[in-house]
Amino acid sequence: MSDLHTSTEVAIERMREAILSGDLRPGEKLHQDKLAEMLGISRTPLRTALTALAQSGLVSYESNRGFYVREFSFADVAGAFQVRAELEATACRLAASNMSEAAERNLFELVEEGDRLLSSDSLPPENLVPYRRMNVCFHTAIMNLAANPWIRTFVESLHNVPLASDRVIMWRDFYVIRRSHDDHHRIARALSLGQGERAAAIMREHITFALEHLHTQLEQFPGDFLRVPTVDPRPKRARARNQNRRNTA
Amino acid sequence: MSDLHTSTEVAIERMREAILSGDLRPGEKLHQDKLAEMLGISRTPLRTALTALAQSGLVSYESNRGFYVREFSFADVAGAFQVRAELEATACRLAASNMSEAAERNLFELVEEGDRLLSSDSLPPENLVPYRRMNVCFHTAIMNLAANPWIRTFVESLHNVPLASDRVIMWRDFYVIRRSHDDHHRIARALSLGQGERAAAIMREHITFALEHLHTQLEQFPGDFLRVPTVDPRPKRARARNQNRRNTA
DNA sequence: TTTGCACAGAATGTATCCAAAATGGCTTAT
DNA sequence: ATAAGCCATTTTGGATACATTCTGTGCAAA
Repeated sequence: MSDLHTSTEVAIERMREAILSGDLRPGEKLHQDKLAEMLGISRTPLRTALTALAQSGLVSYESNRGFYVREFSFADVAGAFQVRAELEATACRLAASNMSEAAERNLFELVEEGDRLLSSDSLPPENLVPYRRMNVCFHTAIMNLAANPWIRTFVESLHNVPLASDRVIMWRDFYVIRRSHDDHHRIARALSLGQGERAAAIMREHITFALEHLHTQLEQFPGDFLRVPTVDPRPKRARARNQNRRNTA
Repeated sequence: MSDLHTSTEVAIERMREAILSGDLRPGEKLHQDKLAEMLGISRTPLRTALTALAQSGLVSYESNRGFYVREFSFADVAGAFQVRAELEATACRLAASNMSEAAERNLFELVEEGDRLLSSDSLPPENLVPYRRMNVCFHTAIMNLAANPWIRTFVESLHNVPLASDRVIMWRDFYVIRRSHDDHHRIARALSLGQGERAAAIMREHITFALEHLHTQLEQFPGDFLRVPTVDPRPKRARARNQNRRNTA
C-alpha cells in the first residue's frame, strides 16, 4: 500500500492531511509534546516532519519559538491560481510539441470518461470522486507531456495551498462543471492538432475562471470551504485533536 | 549578522552552499555520521537539515537507505531556465500594473549601478560580486513588485538547481554581459511606461538566452562550472572535503 | 559455477535525556 | 498604579543511546 515506511513520513502525510482538511486550523500553534503523543511517536520524527512541512510551506517556523499552521490570505490563494494558470498554460504550449499517438489517446479517453460521469444532467454524488480523479489525471497528463519536471513540482506544491487545491471544486453549479469539462475537450483537441498556443490560452482561462468562481462562491457561502472531503478518506486517528480548543479562554 | 540561530539552520545553509558550490558532488552519498562530525554537530539536527533539503529538492532520499546529493540532468537545468523565464515574464506583466514612483526609482538606480560597474570595457574581477548582487536585486525587485509570493518562492527554489542559479553567470564574453544589462535597461523602461507585455517578452528572452549561452559555454569549456565562487565567501570548514576526488579514476 | 541463505557489520530511524531559550507571573522600585 | 526586572515553568533544540533495517560477505547446496 502506502510506501510510507518511517514514522517521519507518516507524520508528514498525516499532518499535511490534517492541515489541508482543516483539522489543524490556520495559525494554530503546533505543540511538539502534544502532537507527538497524539500521533503516537516521539518528538524526534515529529520535529523532522515539521521541518519538512515548513520547507514545503504548509507550516511556519521561528527559531526557538516553534511551529504554527501557516495562515494563507486570500491574496495567497489568488496568487496560487495565477501562477498555476501560467504554469499549466506553459505546460500546454510545451506538450503540443511532444504529442504522441498514445498520449493523444490517453487524453481523449480521460475526456470521454468525464463525459460519461457528466452524462446525466447533474453530477451524482457518487461520481464526484471519480470526476475529481479524472480532472487531476487530465491536468497531470498534460504536465507530464510537457516533459518539464519543475512544472509538475510547482503545481503540486500549489495544491498544498488550502483553497487552491484540486480537491476544492465548486460542485454547486452544474453548468460550471459542464463548461469546465468543455474546456478539457477543447484543450485535448487543440493539443492533438498541435495548436499549443490555443491550448495554453484555454488552459489559462480554465484556471483563471476557477479562481473567479471560487471568489464568487466564497462571498456567497462563506466559511463552507474548510471541511473538504479528502480524495483518500482512509481512517485517520489524527483527527481526535481539536476538542480542547475552547479552554484557551 | 546571519539570523541562523539553530544548528539545524546552520547545517541547512552550509550543506546548500556545499552542494551548490560542488564541494558535495552530485550522486554522492551523504553519510550521517561523517557529515555530522564534519559539521561539528550531532546527527539529530543534521538529519533534520537533510530532510529539509530533501523537501526543497537539493538532496534525494530513500527510506532506510539514506540521503544522496541529487543529480541534475541537463534537461533539468534547461527546464529550470524555461520555467524561470515564464515566471519572471509573468512577474513583469504583473509588476507593470503595480509601479510606483519609488519602485521606478529603485529599478533605475539598480540599472545605473550596473552601468557604473560595466563602465570600463571589461568587468574587473572586483566588480564581479557587486554586479551579481545588482543582478539579483533587479530580478528580485521585479518579482516583489509583482506582489505574488509564489513567483519569488519558485524562482528561489530554481536557483537551487546547480547551473541554473544566478551565481552562475558567464563572465567570459563581455559583450554578452553588456547586452544582458541592456535588457535590464529596456525592462526597466518598459515597466516604467506600463508596457507589461513588452517587459515580459524581454525578460523571457533575457532568461532564455542565458540558457542558450550556458549551453554553448558548456560545450566549449566543459567541466569548468562546478567550482563557482559563492556570494558570501566566509570561511567554511565544510570545504576540507573534496580532496580525494581523483581517486575515483 | 551459480544461486540462495544466513550472519555479521554498518548505517539508518527513533526514543530518551539534558541543555538552552522563551514565556508568564511575580516582586520591587519609581 | 505602572513599568521594569527577576525567577519558575514551559517548551524548544540537541546529544546520546537504543532499535530497526539494510548491505555485503561467506558458506552451502543445487
